[in-house]
Parts: sequence; C-alpha cells; structure tokens
Amino acid sequence: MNDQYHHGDLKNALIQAGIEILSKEGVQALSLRSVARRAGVSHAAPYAHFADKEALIAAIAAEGYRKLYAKLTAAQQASGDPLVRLHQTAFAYLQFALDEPDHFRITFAGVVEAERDYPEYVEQSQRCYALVVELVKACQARGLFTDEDTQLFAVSIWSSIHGFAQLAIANQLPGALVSRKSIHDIFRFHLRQLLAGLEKP
Amino acid sequence: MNDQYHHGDLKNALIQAGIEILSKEGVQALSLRSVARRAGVSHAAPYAHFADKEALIAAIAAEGYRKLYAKLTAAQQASGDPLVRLHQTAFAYLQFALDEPDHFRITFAGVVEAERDYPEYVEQSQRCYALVVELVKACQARGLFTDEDTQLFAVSIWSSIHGFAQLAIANQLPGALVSRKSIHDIFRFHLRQLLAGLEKP
DNA sequence: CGCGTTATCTTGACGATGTAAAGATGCTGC
DNA sequence: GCAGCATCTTTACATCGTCAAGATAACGCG
Repeated sequence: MNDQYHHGDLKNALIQAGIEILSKEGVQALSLRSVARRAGVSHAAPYAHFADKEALIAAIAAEGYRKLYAKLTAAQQASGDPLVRLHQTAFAYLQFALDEPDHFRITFAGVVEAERDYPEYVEQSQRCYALVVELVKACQARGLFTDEDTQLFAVSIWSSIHGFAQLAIANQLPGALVSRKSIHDIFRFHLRQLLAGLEKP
Repeated sequence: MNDQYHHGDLKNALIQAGIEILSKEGVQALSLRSVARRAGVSHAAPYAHFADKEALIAAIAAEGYRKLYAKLTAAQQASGDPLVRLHQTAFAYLQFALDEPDHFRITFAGVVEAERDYPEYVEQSQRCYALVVELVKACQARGLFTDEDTQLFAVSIWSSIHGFAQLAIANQLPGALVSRKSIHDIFRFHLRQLLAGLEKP
C-alpha cells in the first residue's frame, strides 16, 4: 500500500531507473524526464511521488547509502578481529566508489542545497555512520584504540577512507603513482598509516 | 593579446562571473547563460572562448585549484618546522572548502566525464599536489617521517584532509558531534591522528 | 593607407529540461 | 455504488545548451 498504484511500484521504479542511468550514462544524463522514460511513464508522472528533481535525487542518495551499508556489512566476514573487519569495510567502501562513481558522488554531494531535510536520507546516512562507530567501539573494547571520544575516531576514519575514494574517482591520484602501483596497493598503504595513528602505543 | 578583444578580457570575466555565481547562488544557478548575463554579453558569447559548458567548468575548476594553491602557500607562515606548516596548510585547505563549498566541489568533481583533457586544469592540480609532496620531503629531510615512498605519504595526507573537508561541506559530520565540538576542534583531532600515523616512532 | 581576413560578439532558432495546471483514470472507503 | 483521492497524461511555458547566420571591429598584408 505504500507505493502500490495503477502500474505497480513506480516510486521505487523511478529510483532504480535513476540509479541505472547514473551507472550506464552518467550524472549528466540523469533528468526527471529520462528517468520517467526509462520507467515507461509520462514525463510528469514523477511529480506524483517526488516534489521536484532534488527530492528524487535525495531518494537516490538515500538508496546509495542503503546499498553502501549492505556492501559494508557484507564485507565483514565473521572475523573476531575488529581491525580485520575495519580493513574489509574500508576496501568495500572504496570498491563501491570505484564501481558506481556517479551514484557514490550523488550520495554525498547531491543533497546539498537543501534546507529541506530528507528524513530517509538522514536515516540511511546515520545508519552507515553507526556502523563505523560500532567498529571503533569494538577496537576500544579490545584495547586496540585508546578510550578517547569514540565519535572522533569514527569521523577520522571515515574522513580518511572517504577522501581517498573521492580523489580516486575524481582521477586526482597522481598519474605517476597510479602507473607504478595499483590503487588497491596505494589504499593499503593509506590504511596502514591510518591505523598506525589510531592504534594504542 | 591572449584574451583582449572588443569589450575587454571576456574569457576571464566569464570565469570570474561563474565563480561569483557559485559563491552567491550555488551550483544549480551556474549556467552558460547566467554567466553570460552577469558578464554583460549575449547568451552565445561564451562560445567564442569555451567549446561547451564543460570547458567553462574546467576553467572554473582550474581557477579553483589556483586559488587553493594561493591560500595554501599563504597559510604557510615562515616556520622552520614542516609539521607546523603541514598543520597550517591543512587548516587553509579546510577553510577554503568551508568558505567556497560549491567552488571547492566543482574543482574536484566538475571535470569528471571528460575523456578530453584540460591541460590548464591538470597543471593546476599537479601544482597543488607538488606542494604536499614538498611538505612531506621536508618532514623526511628532518627525520620526522620515514624515508618510505614520498608520493604515498602525500596521497595519504591529502586523502585524509580532503575527506574531512568533503564530509564537512556535505553536512555529513554527525550532528551530535558538531553540536558538541567545533568543526575546527574535530579537525584538530583528525590531524593529530593523521600525524601520529605518519611520524617516525 | 586600404582591403580582406579573422576573431569576437549578437540574433534567432531548435530540441531538451524542470515544473505547473488541467484533465483523465482507476482504486478505496463509506 | 458512489464520492473522493491518488495516480497518471496532456498541454503549456520559461530556461537551458547549442548551433547557424550575420554584424562588428581588430589585425595583417599588399
């Protein structure tokens, strides 16, 4: 009943159509009309479900966070060592950005001019953040990290990983380095530095 | 002779107009026509200087890197200690992002779908990166960092700082934390962790 | 000095886009 | 079974990126 109507679940169909366009044609091809076309409805049909283009983008961004969350949790194979899980999570984060650069970008930059808030987006965002917080807590519980402010650790970790992913998909990692080492090797070094700063002496 | 023509230096006038629009109205207001209007020329005049909208954005992005470079070097007050200069540079980086979020964003994400290359953009990008490399070299020369691959250090540092700036302007730093501590204090902690990982034991 | 060439800019046009208004369609609850 | 409402289509409009054709003015070559 949430989204059922004449032709099925259009709201989610539009979101999925948008994600496909991001993946196959890039962000410049993402328009309300192209999304409607792909979903097989008229160009004004989306307005029954989204106030405007920004609201659709917010929904796509929320879905980006949801997908990211799924990939991050899936990457954490049953391992007792929280540091291992942190590594796995970080690589999954990078991989999502490399696999779906436009979806990743829009997830973090699409909903900016909004004084409006999009509760679904905020919720998914916080769920991802909570995942990092949990990892930090696990590390602290094992005495791997100091007992300083958990949130600060989480923000620091997220920043480092996020920044690398952003630079990588923006093609801003220096070409001389990338031709010499794989992105994953560079990232491995980055993670090593990050953990060296975090771990309790 | 480079850009002089009927009404003055239109090419740069258009770039500056674009930057002002980014600053005052945001990225959604940046159009070739709005830029032309602000520069006081007809809507097709930009095509004498830019092949298309993406070329204008590339020029705005290059100018973003140029401004960033200026702010980063200006922030490095005459201090012998390269760690101090690194701190100053990092804060200037964050400040630029906070002051001009849309210009900052477009600098790093605007020229993405380009298989074309924009030499001016690449040059300015590399100049900024070289600045970080120089800082790392100075730290290594003083024995503060190990003599491992300088480029890897530089990428790691840039990633950490860049990621924090991105999350900050995307409003993705957790609200509970931001209401408790200033962004600058959170950043200070982040930098402390970063340097703890980098410094030679 | 004069004239043609070329870079710069204007005007007008076209298709695409975001969005609003008005109408059609079909579900849903009373 | 009917009224109301959510959903969807059609039509319309301003704005956008881009192109083509023309005007204008600087510049080079004779």
